[in-house]
Amino acid sequence: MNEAIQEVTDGTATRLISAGIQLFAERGYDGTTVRAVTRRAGANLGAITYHFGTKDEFYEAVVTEVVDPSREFLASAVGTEGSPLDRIERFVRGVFEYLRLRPEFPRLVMQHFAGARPLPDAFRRVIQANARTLLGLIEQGQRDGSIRSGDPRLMTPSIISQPMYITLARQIIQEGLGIDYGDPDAWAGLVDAVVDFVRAGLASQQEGTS
Amino acid sequence: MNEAIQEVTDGTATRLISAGIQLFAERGYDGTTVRAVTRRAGANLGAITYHFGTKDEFYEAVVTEVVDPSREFLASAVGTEGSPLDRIERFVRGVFEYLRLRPEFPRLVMQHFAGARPLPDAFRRVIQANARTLLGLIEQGQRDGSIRSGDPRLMTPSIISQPMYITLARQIIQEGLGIDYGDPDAWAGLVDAVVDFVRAGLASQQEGTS
DNA sequence: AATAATTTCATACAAACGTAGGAAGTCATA
DNA sequence: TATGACTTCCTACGTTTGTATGAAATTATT
Repeated sequence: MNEAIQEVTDGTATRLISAGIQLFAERGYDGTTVRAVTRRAGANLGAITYHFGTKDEFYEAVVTEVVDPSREFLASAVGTEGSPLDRIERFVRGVFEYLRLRPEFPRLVMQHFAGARPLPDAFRRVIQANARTLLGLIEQGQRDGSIRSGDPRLMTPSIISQPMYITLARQIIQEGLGIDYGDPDAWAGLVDAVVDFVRAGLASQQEGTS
Repeated sequence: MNEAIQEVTDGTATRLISAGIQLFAERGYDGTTVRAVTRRAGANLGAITYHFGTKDEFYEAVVTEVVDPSREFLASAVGTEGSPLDRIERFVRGVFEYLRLRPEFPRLVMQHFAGARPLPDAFRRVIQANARTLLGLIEQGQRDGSIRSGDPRLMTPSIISQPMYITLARQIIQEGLGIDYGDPDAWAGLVDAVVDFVRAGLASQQEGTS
């Protein structure tokens, strides 16, 4: 069977990847056993060895599956039209939306940030590509006067940190602040609040925040 | 020997805690073995069982040691004098400073956020206490007109997220943006940038950002 | 229908894991 | 110095880990 086709069928390899995405995100690399993955995928213990070789190679495949779609998603969210601040707003909303659809993404990334395990290149590429996008938009806004002065390199982490952290800290934010992420209105309010904060944090004095 | 005194001597138990802080932060709970901890502490394999009982109980002791000093540290950083925005600035700088001194703190917290392992109560208490501090300052600033309108509960995550994420994402920020955290000037610039961003994000229109 | 390629399955193995238990050692109190 | 409490050390145990192997089953090709 052709390997490229196999990827999109829901054969054993695909079911293994799905199970791996869930389990690695929930329990981390060391907390996830090949036995747990194969069991959840309804496959035999030897399935990972056969289809992917080692646990490490399997993990790489899982990461690729999680990371790959994000670039196109965010690029189309940002678009090419509109003012820099508007496009930054769409960037922030796009990140929130992607993380909502794929909550495993920030979990896997943060497992690498938190631990010492090196970040896979797939993650590195996506994160840096998005940082550059943001950087370009900030510089553009500074040129046209809509964004306040300041080193744009130092502004991008402030922006990216918010959707990442807020998505991850879901549980404690729910408990501590009484915000129900499950409620669409509450979620929209949270996203809007971040957008407002980012716009206010970037805008030059004469500009409004919305 | 009295247990309360034992805590502050650099006996075996203390060396085990120090080794545990490092290793749990670097490798996570599952990635850290009692053999690795006892080896790094220069202790015998049985030392954890003897002093703490199980690996889980030992982990709780490690977390307590990391979390405990943070409350006092931050409370004194915020102080009781000054305008709400000034105290929020000192809060942000205090968080950055604590995370710089104890990089294990955000790592351990994020390992829980990222994974499914429940957050120890010690962490929960500290995080919620700080969120309430911030909440109170924002409300105060809204009352005296120095902080813009908006739900203050939704503003606190935007603030806390920045030092947490930026501390953790150190490596990729260094690579991607060419900022050397080791250079004191670069570090100070990064902290100042976040402070500027937070002040700008919170301030009401008529107020300046610094 | 027969052969070849692919995939699944059961089983095995060495290594590493957390924990237990008793012997050996150390230390303070008398 | 002798007694008792505390701490360290060594060894061992039952599990669980990732991976390998070869037979069975399935699927594709001729």
